[in-house]
Amino acid sequence: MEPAGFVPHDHDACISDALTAAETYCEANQLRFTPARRRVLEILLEEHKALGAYDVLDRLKQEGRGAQPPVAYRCLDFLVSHGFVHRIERLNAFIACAKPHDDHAPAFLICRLCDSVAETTSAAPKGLLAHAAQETGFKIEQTVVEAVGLCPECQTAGAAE
Amino acid sequence: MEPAGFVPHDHDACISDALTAAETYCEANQLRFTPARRRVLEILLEEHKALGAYDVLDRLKQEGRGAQPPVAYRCLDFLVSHGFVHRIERLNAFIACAKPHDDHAPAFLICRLCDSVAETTSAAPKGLLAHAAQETGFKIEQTVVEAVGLCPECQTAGAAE
DNA sequence: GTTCCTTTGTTATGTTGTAACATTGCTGGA
DNA sequence: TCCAGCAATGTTACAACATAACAAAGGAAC
Repeated sequence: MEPAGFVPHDHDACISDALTAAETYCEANQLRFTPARRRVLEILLEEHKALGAYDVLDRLKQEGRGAQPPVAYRCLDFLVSHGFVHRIERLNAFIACAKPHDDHAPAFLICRLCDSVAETTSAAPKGLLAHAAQETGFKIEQTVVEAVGLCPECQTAGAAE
Repeated sequence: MEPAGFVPHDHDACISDALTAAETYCEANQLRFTPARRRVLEILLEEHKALGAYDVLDRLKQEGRGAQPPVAYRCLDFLVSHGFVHRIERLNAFIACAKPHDDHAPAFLICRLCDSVAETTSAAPKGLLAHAAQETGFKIEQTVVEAVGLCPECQTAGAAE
């Protein structure tokens, strides 16, 4: 899989596709894709980068919605738990999933200078880690794989460390 | 490598070995293994589990040291940056390294019920992820690999969910 | 149309992390 | 020995991230 995020693409289409996919999935699974949830997903898709919960919250406030922290967190929790959005632990931030329901073990490439994030796929559920887990009887339910480093732009921009 | 953490071991020896190793490494590299830094490492080794920065801070306070948050964070930053301690992103917590300077890409198995953490090794720097990074020109400096699931005890204890 | 459950609104507070600056203390050179 | 410079520590204040708890509103099912 090619990592999304450092490559150009048709962004309007990517937004509407993702929204449609989410809508469809929710209908099929009796989940309520409410306006607030939809709007939060849209915001993340529009920005196309990792946003903190309070960044999302600020956007909601600008739009005149009542918006206390739990509003944003609840929407984000919903979106994360159904795979429309991923949480980036390293940044305490959230990003729209680049491949919703393309059943995957997501992994992220995080630039430590500009905080850009690209989504890709890891082999974590099958590799050394899974083997070690099996040996001790640990049951893996989810893996967090985040690589920190320098994106192409920041490598060239600042040859600086 | 066998994951440490869910297996019994000689804990006193493990503490003193780790302290000695840190001391030796610091001498060899002109780093100052000050009393505060040493004490924080000892605390993490004694507890032998992931502690939040404020848990460490509480321990320091009990011992009568002046202890505002930056004191704990500074020691932890030092220990993390030299590989004596790892940060567990998923828990916003810190744990003493089980294999200091056994040059490794650490990975962690985190129980979502009891928060126990076992350290093991991942293949992250060589697998799918590294390949994807190379394709886009992303330069990986560090990888965070954390598996969330159920430890052996919690699987048997609660057959629950 | 009433009951039940999910979602939303709101207040308040808890937890994690850092900026900024004063002070101390070590180290190396005149 | 003294003092210049840098590393480490002490302290205040605050910023950023997250959730508990409860009230109110909205939809679905009988």
